[in-house]
Amino acid sequence: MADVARIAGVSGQTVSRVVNGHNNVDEGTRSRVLAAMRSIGYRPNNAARALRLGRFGNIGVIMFTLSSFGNMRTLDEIAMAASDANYSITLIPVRRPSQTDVTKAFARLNEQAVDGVIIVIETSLIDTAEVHWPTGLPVVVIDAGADLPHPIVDTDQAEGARLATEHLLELGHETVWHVSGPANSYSANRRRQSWLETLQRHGCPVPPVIDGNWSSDSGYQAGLVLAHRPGVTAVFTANDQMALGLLRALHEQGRRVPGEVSVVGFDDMEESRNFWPPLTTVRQNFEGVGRRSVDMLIHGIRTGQNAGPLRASTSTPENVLVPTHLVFRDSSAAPRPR
Amino acid sequence: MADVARIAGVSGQTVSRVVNGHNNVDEGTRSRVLAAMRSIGYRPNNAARALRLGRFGNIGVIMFTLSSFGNMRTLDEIAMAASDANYSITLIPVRRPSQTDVTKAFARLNEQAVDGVIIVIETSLIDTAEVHWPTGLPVVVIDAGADLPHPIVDTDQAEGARLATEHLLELGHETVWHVSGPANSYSANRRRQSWLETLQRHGCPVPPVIDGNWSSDSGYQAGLVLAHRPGVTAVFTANDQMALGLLRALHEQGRRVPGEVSVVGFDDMEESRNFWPPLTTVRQNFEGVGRRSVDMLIHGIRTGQNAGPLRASTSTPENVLVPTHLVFRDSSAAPRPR
DNA sequence: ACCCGCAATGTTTACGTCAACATTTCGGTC
DNA sequence: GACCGAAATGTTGACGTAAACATTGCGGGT
Repeated sequence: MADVARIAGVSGQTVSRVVNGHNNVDEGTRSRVLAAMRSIGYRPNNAARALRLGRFGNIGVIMFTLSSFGNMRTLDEIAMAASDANYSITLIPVRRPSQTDVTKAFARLNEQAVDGVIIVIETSLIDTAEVHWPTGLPVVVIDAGADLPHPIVDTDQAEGARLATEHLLELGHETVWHVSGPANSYSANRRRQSWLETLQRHGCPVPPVIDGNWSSDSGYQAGLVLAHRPGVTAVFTANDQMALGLLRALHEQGRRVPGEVSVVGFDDMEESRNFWPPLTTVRQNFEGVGRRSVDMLIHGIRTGQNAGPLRASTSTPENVLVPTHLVFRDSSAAPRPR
Repeated sequence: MADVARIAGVSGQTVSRVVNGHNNVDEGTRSRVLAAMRSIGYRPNNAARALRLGRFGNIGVIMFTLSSFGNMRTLDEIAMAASDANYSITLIPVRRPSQTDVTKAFARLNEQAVDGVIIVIETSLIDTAEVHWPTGLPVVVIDAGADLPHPIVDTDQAEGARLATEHLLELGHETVWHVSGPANSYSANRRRQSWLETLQRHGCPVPPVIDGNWSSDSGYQAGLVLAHRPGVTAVFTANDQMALGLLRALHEQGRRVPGEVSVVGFDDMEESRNFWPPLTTVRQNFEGVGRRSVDMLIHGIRTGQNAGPLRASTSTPENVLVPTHLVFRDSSAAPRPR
């Protein structure tokens, strides 16, 4: 900056004013400064700026590897929303859902230049005893149960699972089978529980849960189990990827979908409408989740929430549930006479 | 830090030594300092550190929205590799593939606290005249043509397309149809060109290209076009998502796969093996691409490559092509007698 | 002619950290 | 007991920026 100032024949402060777009700079001076900047390829030093301003304009995101469709969409929307608010995103990946990896990620987070944090990992893996929660930073959690001293933004998992289950029941099925997500996932548990409650509320028999792990492979395995099980006419899978695998298994075993078995997924990934058959599914509003979480975090940053060391947020965090809706497609098209 | 020093009864420098794990600190002092740090929830100020050290430990990644499977996998691996090398990742999203959005992203990049940059967008969209390339920063480009003054890391697109095409020809098909990616994509063009050259080399007729845009929807549209076209017995789609849509269209139109039509994709996304039928495809080594690009970038950072303002790298950049291989599955299982 | 007020610009200083150098402490050696 | 060397710790200053305050210059009102 000093070089720029010298070349343009002004003080450093004036350069600073030009860089930051202050308007009380003479037009001639401004262009002289801009020319000087270009001539030496000046880049403002963000570290010095952050040091001076006391903020980084940066949000940290802790997230599992992006292999899951939902995580990816969420990250994408967070990045967009943050970018719109003039924040950048620092991604802190967690390789495996192990306690040590999560602990490591939090440690790394603590030495990052971030103004706030969005956490998108299964909170069941966060051993509060072991993990160093970032101190003095606002935090927003996505996809989590309650009882955290931080605001939570999440899809309304329970509503979605209910919509899926009731949709299948309304088609006339006796009951609905469920292929669940992994046991350590909050959203998987929430969907499973809501499916179960919905069946009970409608007085339907509750079949055993088939355990999956989000992957299409696990859906395929579940499909092999269910294909020849008597009475399996409707299956709700906890995400679309498992539905894909399930569909393959059913095709392979010669079961017609939706003729003999109706299938409903969860997520509405872009591909779902081109599954064979196109998949009825619960559409998550990823954009809504991403945007709301960034909004809440930035609000926390602005109001200095959680800014003091070790002081929990004073008021109960206001949590947000983002609604879902059912997208009806061929995989559950054939009504069954009751 | 001053507070910690006061509480622990030491100087700030000693606190710094403890924080940075220097070993010439008395054990008792160290624990006293650590206790003081915990007691007030001290976080080192990364901005000040970066200012002092002259580096940020941070890599910027410019990338289109993550909706494409390949981008997501690449980002994931970049994040992992960077994390292993003790760098964090700042994600700069580009909403749409428009010149203005790209220009904006580069502008944003220029005010980021990054030591280097990895660019993962279609370089055809980078209007060199308009965009401000980051000055004085090492840059690595993924998925690009040549003639950039930066190292390039990429999947060997040509080899992959050749493998796919030759595989289909070896099955006895007269020729191979192609559903391509969008025209502004380097990798799409590379794959299309290699498909064409392979057909020519084998003396096969070259059918017209069906234009797609990576999305499964465009694959579906292509499938509707191809389903009843005479002579269509083998299709190579430029990615797996389009193959999914193509499969749906073929099923819908009553064409058997692989009985009547063989299909091969590109990417090998995790779901491909659970398509119906499971998809023969070209597996990209995303981990390799991510890791190599981060390696090269960090090397550039260490050696101060491109560090001077406006000075292009002196030597020709060493580009890297990461090999692919064909994953054989049912969608191209049925050999056709020649 | 004088003064006021405002716009443009300059000067000073502090942000938090760590390298470099300076100082202290202490066990061991002759 | 004087001295040495190494380990532990302290002191100083600089990194690049922008807020706060200071100064300059100039047009317009009286």
